[in-house]
Formats: sequence, structure tokens, C-alpha cells
Amino acid sequence: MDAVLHALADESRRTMLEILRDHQATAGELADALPIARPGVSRHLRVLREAGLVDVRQEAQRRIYSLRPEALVEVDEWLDGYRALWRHRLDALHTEIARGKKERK
Amino acid sequence: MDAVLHALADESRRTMLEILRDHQATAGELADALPIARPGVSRHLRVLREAGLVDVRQEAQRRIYSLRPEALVEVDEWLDGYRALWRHRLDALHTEIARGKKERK
DNA sequence: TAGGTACGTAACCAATTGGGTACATTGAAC
DNA sequence: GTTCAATGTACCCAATTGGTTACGTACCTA
Repeated sequence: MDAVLHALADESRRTMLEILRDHQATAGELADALPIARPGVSRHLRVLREAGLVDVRQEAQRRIYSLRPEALVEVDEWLDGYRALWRHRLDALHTEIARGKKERK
Repeated sequence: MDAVLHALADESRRTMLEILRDHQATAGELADALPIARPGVSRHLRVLREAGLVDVRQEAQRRIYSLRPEALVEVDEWLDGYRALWRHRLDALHTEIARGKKERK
């Protein structure tokens, strides 16, 4: 959980996940898509790997990265502890709006 | 979004949110509950405030902080872009398990 | 108005992060 | 076996973070 949230806090890393959401990619392809040099990308990929957010598979010299979306379940479950609260608030807001409409009639 | 995820990346801040989930609290109460000194807590609270995760209300000298769970909707919506993917994978896993059970009969 | 209480902010410091360049490694291909 | 391609790691540096102590400020109380 900690590792996942930490990994998600960086924008470059979120961009990588976004790319991998559409298709797998090699480290080089990811580097080309980002404004930072390959070694930097390599280190970001390590963070994502250690958080369980991506998988790597080797093919000749290429390292092919793919998304491991299950890791995000942790975040979803953490959010669960708060979801009821914001739902409750939004419900109250909607009720308020509905009442407003009614009274304006 | 960026501000919210950044705020959530720190464990002390997540602990504060957890406390505020149960009841509002003054800055001092939050500081007492954490292993860091009040000025540190003050700065964490600023981060949470700027991310929209908490509200403050002044009452005499006290600053009373309360959770603003709506801010977490941003994270939930971001997750939405991935939820289908992990659901799909988990479904496949369950199917696999079901098939395994069947074949073992 | 003097003093205490509850905060926030300023200044400072050590540790971490995120970037870059240079180098090591591994596999293909000639 | 030499060379090229793809990638990770080591090392260095500037910026950011997270903590501390010291100080400023606002508000109640006597």
C-alpha cells in the first residue's frame, strides 16, 4: 500500500502506467515517450516494479514491461474506508439541490 | 489530482486522515496522536488543506480540522481508468479456479 | 494590559528524490 | 570474437522533503 501510493505520487510514473494501460512497451519506448533520459526511466520502472504495478519479461535484449493492474486494488480498498463518507455527503448535496428545485416551483 | 496523490503518499498524513475520519480534531490533538512535533504537524496540515482533503474552522485560539472526503473522489475517478482492467483479470482468475474445481471432480 | 494557550511560520539541517553522465552487462549478428 | 543494441547500475549534483528549535501572532482571562 505504502509502496503503491508512493509510486503513484510521481507524474512521470503515472504517465508510464497510462502508456502501459494501452499496450506493453519496452524500456526504450517508454523513455522515448517521456521527457527524461533512459537511466531515469529505468529507475522509475524499478519503483513501479517494486510496488508490483508492472511486470517485466525479457526478450533478447529487450525488457518488455506490462501493467499489473491488480496492484491498484490496494488503493481501491484503502479508498473503501472513505467512500461511504463522500457518498453520504454527495447524497446530502443532491437532496439539497432537489429540495431547492422543489421549493422554486 | 496531483496534489491529492502527493498528500496521500506520506504515512503521517494518512494517519491524520484516519483520525479525522472518526472525529474532527484540533491541530494540537493531531500532534499528540503523532510521533512528530507540532510545527511538523502544522506543515502536514497545510499540505492536506491545499490538496482539499481537510477543512479548517477557527474557534477562539483553536483550529478545528475536519475531513473533506470529496477530495478523494479525484483518486477514485483516476482509478476508474484502470478498474475495468483488474476486474477483467480477476474474473479470468476466478474462471480459472472454477474450471480447476470442475476438472478435479 | 499582562500573561498564558494554541497555533502558524521562519530558519536550519539531514535524508531522500529525481535528474544527468559515464560505465557494465547481456544477447544478436556479423 | 568483435561489435552493436538495449538496458540496468554507479556516481554525482541540485532540489525537495520532513523533521527540529526559535519566534511571531491571535485570542481568552485575570
